[in-house]
Amino acid sequence: MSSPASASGLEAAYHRLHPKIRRWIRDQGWDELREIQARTIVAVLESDRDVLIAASTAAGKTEAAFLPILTSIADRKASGFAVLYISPLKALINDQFRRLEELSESMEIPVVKWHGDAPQSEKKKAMAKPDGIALITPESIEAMLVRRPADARRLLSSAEFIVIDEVHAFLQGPRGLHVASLLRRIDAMSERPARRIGLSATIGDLDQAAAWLRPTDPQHVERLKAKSDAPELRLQVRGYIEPPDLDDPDHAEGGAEGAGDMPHRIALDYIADHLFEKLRGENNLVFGGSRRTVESAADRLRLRSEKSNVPNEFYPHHGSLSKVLREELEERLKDGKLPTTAVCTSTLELGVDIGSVKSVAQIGAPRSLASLRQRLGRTGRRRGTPSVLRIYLREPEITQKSGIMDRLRPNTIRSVAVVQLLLKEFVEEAGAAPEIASTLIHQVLSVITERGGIRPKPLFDLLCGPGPFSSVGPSDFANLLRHLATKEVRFIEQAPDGTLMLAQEGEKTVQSRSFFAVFESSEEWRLTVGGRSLGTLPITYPVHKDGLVVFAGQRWIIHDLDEQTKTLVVAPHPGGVVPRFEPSAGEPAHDRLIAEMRAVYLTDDIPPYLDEKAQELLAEGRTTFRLLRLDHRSLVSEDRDMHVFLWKGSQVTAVFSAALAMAGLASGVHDLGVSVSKIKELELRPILATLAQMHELDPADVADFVANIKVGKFREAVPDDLARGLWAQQNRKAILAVAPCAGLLA
DNA sequence: GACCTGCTGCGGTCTG
Repeated sequence: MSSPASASGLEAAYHRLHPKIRRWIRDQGWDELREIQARTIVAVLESDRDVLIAASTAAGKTEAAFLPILTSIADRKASGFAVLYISPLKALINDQFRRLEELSESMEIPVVKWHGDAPQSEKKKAMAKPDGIALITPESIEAMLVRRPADARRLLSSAEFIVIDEVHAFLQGPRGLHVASLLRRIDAMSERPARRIGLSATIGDLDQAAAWLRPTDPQHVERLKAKSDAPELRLQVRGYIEPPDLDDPDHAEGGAEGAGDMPHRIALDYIADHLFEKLRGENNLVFGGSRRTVESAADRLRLRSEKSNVPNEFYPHHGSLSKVLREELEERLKDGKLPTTAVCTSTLELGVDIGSVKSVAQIGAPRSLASLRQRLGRTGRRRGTPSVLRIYLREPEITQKSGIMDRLRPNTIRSVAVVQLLLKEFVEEAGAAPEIASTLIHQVLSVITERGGIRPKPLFDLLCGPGPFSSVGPSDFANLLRHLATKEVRFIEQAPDGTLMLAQEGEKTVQSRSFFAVFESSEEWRLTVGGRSLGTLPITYPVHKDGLVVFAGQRWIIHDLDEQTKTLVVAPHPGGVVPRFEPSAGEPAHDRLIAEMRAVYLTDDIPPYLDEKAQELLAEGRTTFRLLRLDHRSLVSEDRDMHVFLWKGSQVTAVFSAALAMAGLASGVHDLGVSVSKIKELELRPILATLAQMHELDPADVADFVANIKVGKFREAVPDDLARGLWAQQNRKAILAVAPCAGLLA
């Protein structure tokens, strides 16, 4: 293969492209192709392999894929879509449509947006004369298969390329299982399976992504990883102390009407002061971690603008806000005429186009390198400008009553550990999705509907071959089908000739509009003001007439509520409390992150990016670590509890806690290990010694002690033994780690 | 269990 890294390689790649595309490139004023684009062109046009492209957000991945693909399909005559582009977000489809529109028009290749909000007329047109490129969501593919199976075959089965954007978003979670299953089903209806082109952000494990992209032949996937072009990083970690006995670190600031008595200031007030001072005048993103923190911080920032008599430029952005409000803010960011800071959850993490921002701030210590990198990718995108990151920590004030978990300052230590790993360019691999059984049930219902009935054997072969459900064997599958046919579930029934068909409940489930997605959505209140929708609140949120609420960065009073339509009519009001959205816990931490935290405790160096307070917090954490002699001790008693320091990631820690439950001990988990209540060291040691002997620990036995083992949209239809069996398989390594871990402790 | 993501087809009304 040629080496396209050289100038002549770039040139050679360019000349492989269709003349009309070369012209389009000249018209764009590009002086040359990016290296990753040249390599992709060669890979797509000079082989028949699947291709995985891993590169940062602004590297031009879309063009890298589509320039050679359009070249390849330029003279195609067959009917049906030539290219399927699958995206996790409608907004991304709209962005890509704009980027591809002009290019494909010059090639006379049609492009159609195919998602729930796309115009019906365009879809109808494409249905009549399917050709070119379809930009589609997984759920719209599902809908097509279930509602119009004949059309689905006609439109999808002759595709030559399937491009999957944001592959990293599909490596984790049930939606990834869903897409992988849809890919299998599309292949099964095709005479010649389409080549798969995966586009991904920088990911930790390319082999894992290749296995997801082509489970039948991961070795054959060509992996193209862009050379790191990370800009200079300017970074600060700032520490803040919460007042003692604070029960709500996200409470709304004492409102405008409360003037006179100075409200008790909490950490978020000081953080807002700093954000207000540093971010005004530029575009920025502030990641709050939860919708509640986002609303509370946005509220504070707006009040500061009002008090200073300057126009507000801080606005909240999260999944409960109405689409209109969110799009207005995205547009304002992209437009760049007015300085704008979005205070957001993870909504602005994926690739929706908002232009480059001056800085990124994060409230709370990060837990995942993958997501921190993705966030950081939003800044420093213009050549020569640095990435700017500020991390704001909140730690409790230490009093007489404080426990050792507070004194160890784990948030501060974790922040330092995350930054160290960021500088080492570590990214964690994706964790396995526990929703296998639930998602398989979804696909069973879908295939039966698509085919108008199918026998068990071909159904098994279609769904459970190499791919998302390969861990389900023939007997597990038979058991699952039998369970779905019981009168408690009534999803399916079997005709005398063996054909599986939908039963009463299955019929009802598939008919519903909410069937197409494999994830759930809970019922919600809709907030409206003057007929305009602001967004939604969870139905569990207690509301009453004249109640006050902070939402969408402003304060409201509830004028009226309609139980039938689940609508709250609100009006502006100076008071308000921040609604609680969901209870909190946190995303899982990787083994390596926790190991790095231990390394931070063990060393003495003080990173220069810590402010004075954060340095103090780091020193406090290290002092506590040394006082407890945690460098060579793992069991620490406190009051009537025992802390067991495991120094492993969330998965191993959770499994260890289940193993303790098996031994009759209730324990709580945290970043550094587990805490067992009401036990003495003398009682705990023999139990750990017993666990240390259990080298043949039966995973299924441990599984019996795991709470909420059935997960996913169809968890209630999952048979017990299948749930336990799959859990045991997915946690095998962590279970094997229990005995050696216990051995070190005992 | 932090956060996020998605959605048919029909029948009705309105507009040019």
